[in-house]
This record gives sequence, C-alpha cells and structure tokens, in this order.
Amino acid sequence: MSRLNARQREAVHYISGPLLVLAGAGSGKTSVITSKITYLVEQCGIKAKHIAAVTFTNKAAREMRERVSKLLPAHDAKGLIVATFHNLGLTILREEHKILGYKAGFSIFDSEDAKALIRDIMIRDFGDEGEEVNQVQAAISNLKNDMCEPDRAISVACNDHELMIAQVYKTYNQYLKAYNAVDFDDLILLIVALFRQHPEVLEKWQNRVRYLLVDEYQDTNIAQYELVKMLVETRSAFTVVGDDDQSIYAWRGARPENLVKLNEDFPSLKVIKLEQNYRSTSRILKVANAVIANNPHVFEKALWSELGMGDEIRIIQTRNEDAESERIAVEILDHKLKKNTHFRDYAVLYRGNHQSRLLEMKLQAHQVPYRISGGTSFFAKNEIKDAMGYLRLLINPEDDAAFLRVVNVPRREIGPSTLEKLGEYATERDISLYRAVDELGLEQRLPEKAIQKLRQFRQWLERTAEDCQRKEAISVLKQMFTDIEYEDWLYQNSNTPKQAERRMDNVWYLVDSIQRMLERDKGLADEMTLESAISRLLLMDMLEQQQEEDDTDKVHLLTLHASKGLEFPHCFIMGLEEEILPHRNSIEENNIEEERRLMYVGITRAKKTLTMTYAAQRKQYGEKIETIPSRFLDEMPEEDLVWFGKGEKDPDANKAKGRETLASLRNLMDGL
DNA sequence: GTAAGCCGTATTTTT
DNA sequence: TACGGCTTAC
Repeated sequence: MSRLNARQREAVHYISGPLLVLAGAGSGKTSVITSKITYLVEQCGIKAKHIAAVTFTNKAAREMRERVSKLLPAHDAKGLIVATFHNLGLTILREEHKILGYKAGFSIFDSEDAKALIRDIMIRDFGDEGEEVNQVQAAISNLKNDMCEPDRAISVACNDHELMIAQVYKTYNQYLKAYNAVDFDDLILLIVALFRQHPEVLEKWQNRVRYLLVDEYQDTNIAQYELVKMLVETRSAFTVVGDDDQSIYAWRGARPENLVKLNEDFPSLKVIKLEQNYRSTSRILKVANAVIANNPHVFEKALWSELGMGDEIRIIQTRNEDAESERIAVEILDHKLKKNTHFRDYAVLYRGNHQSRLLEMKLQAHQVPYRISGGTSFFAKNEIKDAMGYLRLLINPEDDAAFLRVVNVPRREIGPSTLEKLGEYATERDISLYRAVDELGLEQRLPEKAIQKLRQFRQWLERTAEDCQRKEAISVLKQMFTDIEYEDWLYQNSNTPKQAERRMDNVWYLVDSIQRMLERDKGLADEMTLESAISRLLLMDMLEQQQEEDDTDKVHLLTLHASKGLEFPHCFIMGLEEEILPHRNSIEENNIEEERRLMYVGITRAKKTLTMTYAAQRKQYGEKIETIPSRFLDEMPEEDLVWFGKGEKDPDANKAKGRETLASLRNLMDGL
C-alpha cells in the first residue's frame, strides 16, 4: 500500500459507492486493482469468494492472479474470481445450463466452427455463395453483442441484405441449440437473458459477487455492460478501470461510451484520475498528450512523469518501404551496440500485419532475432482442432461440427457423399449426425459398406465415452489417441517427421493440461469434471502460456492493437503515412479519432526512446505512389522532434546515410 | 488427392 | 502486385 501514490491509494480505499478509475497509460492500474482486492479482503472483511475481477484477455487475468497471489496468502484468496468475461459467463452457464435448456456437456463453438455453420446455412437457404461469409459472421456477432434477438433483427431489417443476415442469424441460433452448443458471444448474451428471465438466479449471483472490479472497461460491449450492470445493481459496489483514450476496439463492438453511460446510470459515480505515468520519459508523454488533445474528451486527462525529459523523438523519412525496413533493422543493431542493450528491449509497431513482411526479411538479412506476436494460436492448429473435436464429441455427441471434423480423420473411408446423405437424413429427421447413424431408415439411402463404417465409428465413440465414466478419464483419452493411430496419421500428413513429432507433442500437451486441471482440485467440493475441463480449455487459459515462454532475447514485432498493455524501452512505429496510419478506411469512414487513439497507444508503449518512420514512396497494389506523411506527425510538438532524411532531394542521400551507418557499425563490430 | 490456374481482394482480433 | 481461396483437370 505504501508503494502507491495518493491518487492510487484513494482509488483503493474508496469503497462507499461506484467508482470509475480513469487510468492513463502506464499509471499502474493493475496495481490499483490487485491492491484493492487485497484491501477488500484484509481491511474490509469481504471474503475473497465474494469478489470478482473481470478482464478481457486470459493474459490480463493471469497477470492479475499472479500479482494477487503475491499480496494475499493463498487461504485468504480462496474462491476469488479473476476471470475473463467469457470465463465468468462459462462458470455461470455451467451452473445454470439446465434452466436455459442446455445439457451438461454443451460444446463451445469457436469462430471457425461458427463460420462453417454459417456457410452451410447460407448455401442451403440462400444458395448464395457470393455473399461474404466473414461479413455475415461479423454481422451476427455484432447483433449478439448489441443484444439484438433474431426476431427483432428480422423485424428491423431495412433491406434484403440485412434481412438475409437476420434470417441466417435465426437459423444459426437454432442449429447451435440443436447441437447443444454455444458460441463465444453466447457466453455473455445467454447469461444476461438468464438473469432477465430468472430474478432468483440473478439474486443468487449478486449474492455470490458482492464486489466487482472490471479492467479495461472502455472495451466492454453492450452485452458485457448489461451483465456488469445487473450484477452490481443492488449493491453498487464496484470499481471499473478504464481509459477512453485507449479505446481501439470499437470496430468489434466495444462501446467506449459505456464510460459516459456509467455516469448516467450511477449518478453517485465517483471518478478518480490516475495521471502519473511510471513508464515513459516526459517528452514521450508530452508528445502523446499533444496528439490525443486533438480528440474530444468527456474527462480531461494529462499524463506526466518524473522520469526526466529524455531523448528527442526521432522521425525518419526513407526513400521507400524497402529502405524503411532496412533502416529499422540497422538502427536497432546500431543502437544495441552503442548502448549495449538487448534485442528484447526493442519493439517495432505497425498498423497492419502485412507491414511485418518486409521487415522480417530485413531483420533476417541482418541476423536480428525477432518474434512476431499474433501468429496462429494454439487452437488454430489442425492437430489441436482434431483433438478437441474428439473431446467435444465424447462429451457432447450432438456436436455436429465436431463430428464432421473428426469422422474421417484419420481416414475411416467415410467420404463427402456419405456425409452429405447422412446430413440430409439428419436434417429431415431433425436429429444430430451422431444419432442419425443408428437410424434404420438410413439403409435406403446409403450403401451397406458406408453404414457399416459409420456405425463402427459411432460404436467406438460410445465405448470410449463409457470408459471415461468407468475408468480414469485421462488414461482413456490417451488410449483413444493411440486407438485411432493419430500419430501415424500425423506422420503421413506433415511435411517433416520433426513437424509430426511436434504436432503429436501438442496433442499430448493438451491431454496433460486436462490432467492437470482435473488433478488440481481433486477431492474438493467443486471438483472439476471432464466436461468443465474441456470447455475451460476451449477458452484457452493455460495453453497460451507455453507459447509465450519463447521469451528469449528477441526484437518484438507487433501491431499497434496487439501492443496495448505492453511496454518496451525502445520503440519504433513504422508507416506514419496517410492511408496507413490513419488507415485509409478510417479516413473514408471519418473515423480518425480511433486511429488517433491507436497512435496514442503506440507512443505510450515507449519507455526511453521512440522512433517513427515513413517512406516517401511506396508500392501499393502494384503501383508506386508518393505518400503523404501522417497528419499525426503535424500534431506533435516540433521542438521535441528530430527529423532525419526529410527534404533531402537526392534520392541517394538516404542510401549514403545508410552506408554511413553500416560503416560505423562495422567499425564498432571490429572493435569488439 | 493433388497441383495448376483463375479470380477477387487488399485493417485492426479476442474469446 | 501478391496472396489466398477456390475450381478444375488429371
């Protein structure tokens, strides 16, 4: 507590009503949340099991849990909920699924499952493959986040396209229900619906969660806000922490205006601003403040720090995009040698993922080790999707998406035409594929051999599911992957034996994770079932940890969006050009403010030095264009910037400069 | 089942 | 331009 500043302490101690903490970048908001949890337990006599802290990402939740565990002895923290919105939704749904009409083993469709289902519906009902499935999926997700029910969506649709989306939405929901499945959005939406329809259930959860803390509040969507509001309705005992200037996810449903709404919905709301920044130099903050001052604000806020002015902000113009990447690679090497730093102290931020490509090539050429955030997630890997398919089918045989995923992996000689006929039959009878397999009516539609294969598969699954009840689940799972000779299949379908080996390791890692989850609270009252372990797993949780262990000495490459919440001693932001940052579409949609916040987020990642680059000329969609430097550069105070490469008319001037830098580099290296 | 060729598209992404 | 997704042809 003594390590907190006055404002932070005030935020921790204020418990007499609803509280909004406007926490600027780097102002120690996580410390406030974790200290507050400790304070509530130790000083206010609130039991940990009556406190919930909600975040958006597993990473944030994990960090928070770790930090709380350092402040609170384990037995005092017992029952504390630190979870993502989705995990909290899952917890509630697991307990209340019956009221909503779901069976215990319900599946969670990830966005790929959902997409496949939406595609099927669109083809079947509209024969319209021209329509963009991704768009429809996003539209449905938006409707769900806005809490618009299918019937309402149908009635308010004001053109054919919207009507089509609404109809697909309705059918999609019906299918999910039939599959005993929910999607990510449902994890929030269904809980809100449940609370509305069953006040007694709401009351039960209000009693469970007596103090609520919400992180990154500006990122909540309508459904999430509704959930928060309902949970805190009676007690108004909550703290939300957010920063309207860091709202960069409006495009996927986040409603930063929820900050204002909070003020309206809770007139007694107290607002505390955290403006002291512990991360960056004063100059970096001055530039950040200057840029964001161009946005309208409900709550004025200005960051400051005691870390000294620091270096000037560098703006580097290069000839073209090639030189831009080259320059960044060289600057990193140069700086690292001169200042004797580590590669991991550097980050390069960009607007769009494609911008990393050239940069990667240049970094490789200079043998600069790097890591890119935002590659394929663990769950996007094919072997994991397969394995999850089996697990899902085991606990929920109605899960058609899982059935289709694994029925012929490895090969069981069950091909597309068999599945199509089976699907037709199942649709007619309104039953799942799994059930359809056992129906006698199939004999008329499918050849003997196909039916035999299908029934073999079904019987094998049934036996395995029974074994899970009788024997130790983990050994059954291990046996299952051996049974189907999955490893052999991987070897046949991977590029190299090494890759196959790695993929099999991933599968075993998945099984291990389940084992760990099952064993963690074995014998306890709320012992985890196989069902809940598997559904937890789907919301990631422990799996992404292993990916991040690759924390060796590497330069970080990431999008501005992905950089939120992180910090680096030395930051590069590339592509400061009109049409890139701010992005072209945002200019067209007149949505400069969110782009400006993105710029703000980028600037405030830097602790010591900040370098921004742009190319005078760039190839775009095949043709060369003269670029215009980003308007955001004009918004930065000139006296804090140093420009390089600007106004040099000779296009070779930069080349010369590059050579010069390289030469000095070689000298330095020779000296070592 | 695979490889070549054609077409359309071109932000940000978590759960 | 460049890539991915999809169709087509073997």
